Amino acid sequence: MNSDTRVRLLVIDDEPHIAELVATVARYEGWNAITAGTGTEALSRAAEFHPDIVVLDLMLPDFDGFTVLDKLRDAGTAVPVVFLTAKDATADRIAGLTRGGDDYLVKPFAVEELMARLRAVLRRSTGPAWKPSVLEVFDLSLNEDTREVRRAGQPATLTPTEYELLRYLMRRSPSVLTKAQILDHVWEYDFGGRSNVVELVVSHLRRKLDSGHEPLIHTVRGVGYVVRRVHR
Amino acid sequence: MNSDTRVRLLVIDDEPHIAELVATVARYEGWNAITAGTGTEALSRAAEFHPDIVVLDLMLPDFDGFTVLDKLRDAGTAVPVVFLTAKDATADRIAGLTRGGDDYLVKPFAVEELMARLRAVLRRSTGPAWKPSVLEVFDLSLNEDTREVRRAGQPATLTPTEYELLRYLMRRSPSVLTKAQILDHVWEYDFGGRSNVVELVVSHLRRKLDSGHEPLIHTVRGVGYVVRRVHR
DNA sequence: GGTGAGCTGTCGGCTTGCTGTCGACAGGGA
DNA sequence: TCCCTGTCGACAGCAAGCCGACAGCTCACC
Repeated sequence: MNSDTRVRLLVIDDEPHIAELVATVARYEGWNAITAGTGTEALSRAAEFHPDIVVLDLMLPDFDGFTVLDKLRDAGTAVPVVFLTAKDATADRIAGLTRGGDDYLVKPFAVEELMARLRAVLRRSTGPAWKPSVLEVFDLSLNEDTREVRRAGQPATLTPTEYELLRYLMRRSPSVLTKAQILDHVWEYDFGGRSNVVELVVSHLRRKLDSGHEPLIHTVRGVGYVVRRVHR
Repeated sequence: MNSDTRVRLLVIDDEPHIAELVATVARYEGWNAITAGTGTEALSRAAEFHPDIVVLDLMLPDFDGFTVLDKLRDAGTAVPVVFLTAKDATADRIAGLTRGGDDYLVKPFAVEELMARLRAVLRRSTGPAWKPSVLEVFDLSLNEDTREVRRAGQPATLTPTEYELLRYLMRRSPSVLTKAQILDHVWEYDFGGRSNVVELVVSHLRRKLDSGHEPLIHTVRGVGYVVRRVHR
């Protein structure tokens, strides 16, 4: 009965906003995502849903995330887990969480960052041979493991923000993305400044990647940006 | 039906965390790993799984590790075993047991250390002719058997931590690794300190290996470190 | 056992360079 | 043409990373 091949994701967070945010983005990627707001609910949903991967907030109203993890593991499942934790959380308790296939992220995070980690963990946990994941648009390539970005074979050095923004644009290429979408995915979800940061970073990317070549980063006036070949 | 060429690993430990930790890291390496929490379970799983190598905790709820080992041997299997033992355990009893390809490790261990031993044991036990395993990145080489590290032919003297950290970076080269990943693989799994140890050791490695040469150890600001050639 | 050497981890000051704001200017569209 | 949107240089604040100094610990050697 489980012929559905979509990735099954369970998001456990007591803040419905956050849980739904993550679930929505995952569904947009074609995943099958459900949410739970408490540890108890999480365990019962996990039991029948059999997720491929779990996003787990460490702060839950009933019992803490580690307990949930223990119970998940006790139930015999080896499902990989990506933890969410508050900024000031006792960092030492997190020690050791990235070991194995698991990973963690500090709130507030950027959704694209979370999705990237989920994909990475999944890639590791499913199957032995894992191939490097490389995004390509014409002669522009981005390797998600080595973070290497090349234009026509020439390596480019990008800052973290530039890298994230480019990855998001390439991943969604050839779709046009609004500045709001970009802001919401690449910046932390509580980022306040509604300035021209996006434009600024795009201009840096252009200088580093498009100058001297056929432009691949295009402005769609009044709408947003897109990475693709030709078209005007 | 056993056309799968992956290494088959059986991890026997009553602490699910530890067993899963080891299994997950092994799977990440492309191995086929299963776990068992008791001696009885271990024997039945071994009987049908036919592991190539076994990780065995000496402290089990039903009977002790030595008994498990005896029964494994009685069953006619010569499978190599790597023991796990608590800090204060009688190391000498183990010493006598590590005949043939066997080995042991004291808890808490660093995962990379365990993986290195498993690989070494495997290499020894499979066939007589075993070639030394040497990691190379440009003119930097690391011999996992002799622990010899050379830069441009010149031998370098590394401390144990420096060696482990370098090996992990080289093994995963050219991927970029976060400080958290490095900490979780190279340090013991219960290491609490979230300090700047990684940066410190990297700075030592740089002084010993990169000074006066084309740098191979690179900082990826906001992300982590990587060992590879060129790029900036 | 006692002693010393070397390794490991902490602290803190300094440096580097990334990020976001501002503002002047350019260019497209009606 | 004129306005509005987008471009991009300059700059300041600040976080990340680097590394010297030191202290505790382990372990080898006597």
